[in-house]
Amino acid sequence: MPTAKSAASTDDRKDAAARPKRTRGGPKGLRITDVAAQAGVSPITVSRVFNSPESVAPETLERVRQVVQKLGYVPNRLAGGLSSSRSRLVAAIVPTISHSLFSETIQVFSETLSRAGYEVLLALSGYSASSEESLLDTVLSRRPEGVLLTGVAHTDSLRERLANVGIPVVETWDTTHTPIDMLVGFSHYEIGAAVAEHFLERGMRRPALISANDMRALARRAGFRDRLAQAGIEDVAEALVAPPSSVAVGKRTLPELLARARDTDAVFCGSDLLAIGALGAARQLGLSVPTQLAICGFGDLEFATETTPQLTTVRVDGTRIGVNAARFLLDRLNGGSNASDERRVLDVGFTVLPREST
Amino acid sequence: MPTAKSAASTDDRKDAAARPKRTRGGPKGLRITDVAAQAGVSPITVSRVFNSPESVAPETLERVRQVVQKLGYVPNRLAGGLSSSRSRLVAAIVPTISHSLFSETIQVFSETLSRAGYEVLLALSGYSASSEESLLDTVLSRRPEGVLLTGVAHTDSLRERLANVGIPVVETWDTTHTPIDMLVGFSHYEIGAAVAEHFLERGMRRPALISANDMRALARRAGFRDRLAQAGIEDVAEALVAPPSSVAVGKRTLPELLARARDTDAVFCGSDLLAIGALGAARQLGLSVPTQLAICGFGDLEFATETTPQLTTVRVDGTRIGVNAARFLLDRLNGGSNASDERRVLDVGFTVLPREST
DNA sequence: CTGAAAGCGCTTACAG
DNA sequence: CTGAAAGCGCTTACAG
Repeated sequence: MPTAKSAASTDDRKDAAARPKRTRGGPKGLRITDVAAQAGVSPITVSRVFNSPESVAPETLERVRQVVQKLGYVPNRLAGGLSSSRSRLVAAIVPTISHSLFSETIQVFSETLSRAGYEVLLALSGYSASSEESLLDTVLSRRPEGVLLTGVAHTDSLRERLANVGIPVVETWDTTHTPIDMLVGFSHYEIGAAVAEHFLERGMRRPALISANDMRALARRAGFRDRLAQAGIEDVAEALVAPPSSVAVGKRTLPELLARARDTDAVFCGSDLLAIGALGAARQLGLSVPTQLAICGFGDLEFATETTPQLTTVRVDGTRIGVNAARFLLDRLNGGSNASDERRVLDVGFTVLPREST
Repeated sequence: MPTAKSAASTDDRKDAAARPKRTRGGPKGLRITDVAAQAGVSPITVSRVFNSPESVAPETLERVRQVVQKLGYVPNRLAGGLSSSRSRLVAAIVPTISHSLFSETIQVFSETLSRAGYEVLLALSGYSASSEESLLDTVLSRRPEGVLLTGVAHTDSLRERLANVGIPVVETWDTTHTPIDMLVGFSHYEIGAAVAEHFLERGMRRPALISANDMRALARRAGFRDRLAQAGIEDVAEALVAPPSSVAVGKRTLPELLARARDTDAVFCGSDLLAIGALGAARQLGLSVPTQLAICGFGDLEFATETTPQLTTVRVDGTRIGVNAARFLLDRLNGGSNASDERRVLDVGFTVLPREST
């Protein structure tokens, strides 16, 4: 006797003989025609049950759904996507999701899209533009209906290819006057300037910088240096480190930097992890933070507020970026294509969270 | 004059007229036949250039590649996958990637698979088993060639469905004697027991617990309580909190717990974030850690070592899990299906990182 | 090393 | 509300 476990193979075995002979491979699983046959309808009707149930008679709907349930049928979206030109896939190209704020963005981006019936194809590019470009081809081969990109520094050939494909694109985590399509981000340059401002207001005269050398960190650096230059401070000691940044890197870089610039009274670090490392090093050097040496990070990791109240940081809302990036794409996907001229840009801003000398 | 930007539309416009009329949609982009025509070969040869270049004559290869480059052709993997029954997709079902160690696992899992020509379909399930099950159907509709699952607590119907599909499956981040297929993880029960052991060795007699109520946290709790029971400690104060856990939750839960169990001398927290919150609360209550109150977390977040040296924690290697999960799947995918009886299980273990009283 | 034919499992557009 | 026909863009299996 068939057990509950073999529900799919009780009385539909006879169909096997009725199937047209396949020239390729063995039986690969259930097809829409199997469901149609059992339910006594045409394949088109089964298709409608999944894609436009409101256009199917209630009894038919119910009957087909029962067969689907009983057989355990799962539609093949490779076939569906090919046929309809709707992959229901959205690609996200991000440098990394580990130890980073991007993971929050991807989390909510994915949640928002999945509620709307899309799935996310995740592509991790590291921090190189060339790698991003070759990833794009891989990703485009799945025919995604939209793409999330990190940053705004892309090769011309990537921009061009994306334009040719004609799908909605959101750039995130940065800002520019010439987005490819849509954008949800903030200005790294302004962040650098704001941190410089913050240091200046508190009377610091010898600010230094520990930064990764990726595009966005370099934009923050530029804002930082420009604002300082306006205040007449031209020589800013700096240490550029390769991503990914970490506590360890911050810890060993600060002493190096201070050796070169002994009178440093403030350091802007490219990330909270670097800042935490710098703080540890400062402690070992007997420097009190922020009194003798102010340290500012970037990212506002949750734990930092609790564990390192001496650090200033810059808060950025990765969640808001993810939600809005998803919404922008969905608006375009649902809204019809005549909206394609309506570029959308959202600046989510940032907040400098200062620490007062205790 | 056509500029460089319109390379794809210089001299291949004439083909448009030669195309068979489509009954559906407009021209959707380049097809393999467009490349074939330009290169003067059959579509099959173009297909081979992508899928088995070694079987194509060098000159043919070169010629086709130039046309591909010039036209900017990207193969349609929806079609390719449908035709070949190889989607080149692997699905990963994870509760969350934000603020979590899972993000590391997914990072390296994705990197490893992408080097082997696979892409990752990311599905976020939250912490509910029913949500995991419905996600599975969504994911299976893409016909992935393998699946990564988080944990070992799955519904029967999910296990059965996966068995029917017959693709390789790796369960991760936990362990069991009855894996669905393959497994890379460690024992949460043993971790709980080890932490209890750690507390007992240091003479703690009133250990308590702050834990999330998800399956894995509950397994740690069981190990913790069982080991304590062996030592004659039966009544263990505990506070169960809903995921996701956070610093804030830890901070407000500890005082609550201590109000109920005043003589508590040690707390095992379900995560480092909870532990950091508990540490903050202890500080506010004027309790010295670890002298008056020992606190143990879980996860060994990188910053914790630097910023909260008073905390004990349990280190788990999420990276190793990701790499090996990917390898297990790839071995099965490449190794042929007769290896399907060879179950593979890897226990990556864990380390309790104690803090001595300072 | 290369190709003509058939098929992968769906959906569109049309008709009723 | 339902269905027969044609097609989506590839690849398999066979032949040469």
